[in-house]
Amino acid sequence: MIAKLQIQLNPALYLRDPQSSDLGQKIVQESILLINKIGFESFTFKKLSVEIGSTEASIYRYFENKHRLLVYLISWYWSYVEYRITFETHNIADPEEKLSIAIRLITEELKDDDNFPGISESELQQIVINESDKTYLTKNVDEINKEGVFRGYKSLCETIASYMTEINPDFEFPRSLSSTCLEAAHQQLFFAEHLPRLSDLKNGADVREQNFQYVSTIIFNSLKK
Amino acid sequence: MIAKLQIQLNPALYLRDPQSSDLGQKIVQESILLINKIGFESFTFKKLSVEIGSTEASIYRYFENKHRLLVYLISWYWSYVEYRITFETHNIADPEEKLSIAIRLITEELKDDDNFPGISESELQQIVINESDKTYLTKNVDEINKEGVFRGYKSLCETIASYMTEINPDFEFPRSLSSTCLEAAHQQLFFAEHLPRLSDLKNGADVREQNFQYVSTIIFNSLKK
DNA sequence: TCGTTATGATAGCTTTACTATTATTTTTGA
DNA sequence: TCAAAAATAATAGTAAAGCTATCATAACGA
Repeated sequence: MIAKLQIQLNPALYLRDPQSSDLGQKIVQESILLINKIGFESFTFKKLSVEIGSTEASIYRYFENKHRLLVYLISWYWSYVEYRITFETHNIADPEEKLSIAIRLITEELKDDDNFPGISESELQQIVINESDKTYLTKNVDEINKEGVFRGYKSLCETIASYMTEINPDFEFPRSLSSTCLEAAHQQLFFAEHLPRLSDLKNGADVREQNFQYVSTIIFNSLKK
Repeated sequence: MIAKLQIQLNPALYLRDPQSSDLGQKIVQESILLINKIGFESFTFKKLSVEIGSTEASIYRYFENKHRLLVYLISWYWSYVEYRITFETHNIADPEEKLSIAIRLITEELKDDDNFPGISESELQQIVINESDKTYLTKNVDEINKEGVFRGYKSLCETIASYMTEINPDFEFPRSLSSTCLEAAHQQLFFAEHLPRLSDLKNGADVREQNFQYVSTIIFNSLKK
């Protein structure tokens, strides 16, 4: 493939499109690494500016504040996952198989994707595990939601819910089950690593496979007629 | 009942026991209201001190920082819920009934409990919905976990998991299902209110009942042999 | 080449998140 | 009941966070 792929995101997510310039791409790239390294609470635009050899003021021209940057990153991630699901389920008719592919994609460990250079999908997945809930657990959630910044996540949630409805049209809670499992998929990995008594997954080489089994179990059992 | 009940919490949760003094109780009481009012991010000890007519320095003698105070509040809540479950399931043998009572208690709207004056359980439940994940989604989770500050939550999770195991000893993921549902129980309420496309629950008078139905459905379906 | 746009350099402001010191109450227990 | 101890209040101060503003310069496009 010669043409480059690009995830198109809602412009409300940024002040200036970070994909449109060198500095913008650097901001995204390095912020992923820095947030992973020191955690979102300790992360500041000042520290990031030092890291990329720029200034605070320059970063503020791309993102209103660090929370918006986080929302951008997480949004990019979910859009990427949905693109992968669309791609991998193409030409597949059986809804159970489609759902299974989707579960695989939300539970497996992502590898860095050459189609999107400059973004480390594996590092980004770590941010989703550790920080993603902070995008919406904020007092101004309604305000930013109106701007459409959560569209990517909602869309993914509905895609998965639609497979569930295909499998069992009588199931009353497809969206809820979908969002619960999207959340659980990273929550259980977090628990397995940090609060193991909250999970049956055993941290180790096959923790992702256990997670796939767990999420599959509750989804397919819940959908049984 | 004449003797007062008191939830005994791990002393690692505080510097000085807030239940032991007037000021301490005021700190807890008013912090619940203030966090609900302005959100945890905007909440500061300075603002709280103004609210209770005291000083920042005095509050710092009770809690190391605002995060620790949040952990304390959430921990109190889960211990309270477990006390309620223990109480309500007393003398009941049937594990399905016990589990159902537990689900009811984690999904129903709490009313202020006269046994614990000075703490508004209903306001506190709102904090659990909006802020509880922030207790563990922090870079120093391993460090504070070693101090045992999450014991209350783990204990509750295991209690519920034990009912699941009684119902179906072959079920492989009782703890995971338990933590997933504890999280989902408040997450779905949050979604219903703020991000309705992520949930099938319809915000309104009976949203708690819908939530009970939802959580019951996935739990009991998942446990089916 | 001129004007626009992006970036960098620098400064400055308010608030947060503390810590320290000293004075004043309040408690308690001998 | 009084003195010592403990808790609180009052005050001050510091480094960093979370911005905003201004101006100079570089690059870029028409």
